[in-house]
Amino acid sequence: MGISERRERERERRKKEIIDAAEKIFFKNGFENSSVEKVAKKAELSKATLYLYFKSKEELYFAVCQRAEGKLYEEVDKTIAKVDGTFDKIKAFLNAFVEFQKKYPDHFDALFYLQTHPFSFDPNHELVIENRRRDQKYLNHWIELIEQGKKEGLIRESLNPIHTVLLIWMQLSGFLKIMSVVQPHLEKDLTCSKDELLEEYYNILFNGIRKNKNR
Amino acid sequence: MGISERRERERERRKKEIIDAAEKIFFKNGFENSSVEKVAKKAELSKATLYLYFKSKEELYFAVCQRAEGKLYEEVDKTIAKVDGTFDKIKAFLNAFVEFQKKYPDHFDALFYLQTHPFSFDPNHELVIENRRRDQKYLNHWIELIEQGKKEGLIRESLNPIHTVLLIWMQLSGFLKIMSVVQPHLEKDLTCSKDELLEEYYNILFNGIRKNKNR
DNA sequence: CCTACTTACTGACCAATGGTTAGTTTTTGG
DNA sequence: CCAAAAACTAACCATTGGTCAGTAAGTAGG
Repeated sequence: MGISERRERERERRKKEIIDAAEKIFFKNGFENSSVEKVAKKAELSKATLYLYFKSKEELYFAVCQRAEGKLYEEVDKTIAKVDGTFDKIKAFLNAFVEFQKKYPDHFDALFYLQTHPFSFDPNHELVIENRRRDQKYLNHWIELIEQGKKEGLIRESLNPIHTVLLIWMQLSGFLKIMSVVQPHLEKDLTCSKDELLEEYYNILFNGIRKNKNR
Repeated sequence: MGISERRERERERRKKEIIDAAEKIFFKNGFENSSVEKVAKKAELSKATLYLYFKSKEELYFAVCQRAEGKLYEEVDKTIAKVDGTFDKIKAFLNAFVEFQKKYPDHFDALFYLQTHPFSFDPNHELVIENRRRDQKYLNHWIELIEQGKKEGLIRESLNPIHTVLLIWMQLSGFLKIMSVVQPHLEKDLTCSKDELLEEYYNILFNGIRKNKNR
């Protein structure tokens, strides 16, 4: 049956078009200040039609975020590939994260919003499972990197790779997000730039995980 | 004029009653899922009356958060007071932060929400100015502590006290918030507890800022 | 006690929201 | 050509943040 396949393709295309529209609306106004109606207008559909493709505003948002996360991973991979050496790769990972926020602040904010707001998703939902699998895959990738660093004697033995990776992810996300909000005020009142803070962050972190070569 | 003073007192009392009601509603449902109408109901007033005391939902939320921040600072002061020694005081500061979230998760969430959502407040508003002054006071307090640590040879010379304090605050906030959201999933899928992660955090941080005593 | 004024308060309203439903139009398969 | 199915929508619903005209209860001066 070629027809039902074509229908399925068209349905996917429509879905993609809706996500395209949703991206623009959500990225511009954030989740709370975006309306399904506006997304529908942008997609040149009625609101009711959107609800045939996504069963809630939250689910639509999730789809947008999933795409954004793909972009993040892509960015990270690209940056990592340019670099050799375990420690440099870890540094590149942090850099990629920072650069991602700089290049796509809206994507970053969307991901952070999703992360810090306990949306009530069905944990068995197709998209949620797929997302979890992808996250797990990336996490393992990073854990191996830390393990490698330990083997090479670059990183303190006492560190647990999983803990370390999770920690860096949460820390850095929080730092970047809060920084993006307070940056203007910080630069004015405390003459303290983001780059200076980032440098201090790197300093402390790398000093904290690096093995002290009996120095 | 005793009468106008009494009126002023009554007005302040009413305002406090409204904040009391708002606390309950906001803490239970968060900012977005709370309605001014519900707060009004809880305060046994009409919605229109609330708007005589607070000119927007955001301003009302800010008042609630300001009170929560007072509670946080109180908690921190109390914990610090019990401890001697610069390094132990810094540890106690982190502990107090962690304990605050554990004891008052709703207060913590409210403060984090305020911090990470760029509400458009009038920077000249009475409450905003008062808040800024208080924050500044506390910041200076912590900066002095770090300076002291440097003088005593406990903390690396190269660290900038302002940067370090701001960094710890942003890092830790982000970590605690994200942790609170992902905790259930983390414990189930990665058998990784909050306390373990916290320990790793302390490890890395203190290793990162402590002076290496030519070891 | 009476009148003019201020203050505290409210019901009714507005436009916009997320979500639903009943129904219409278009496409498909026989 | 026709019936079933799929895509789509207008109209509706309850709730939202915020406003406004108007009421009721003091207060001040005479």
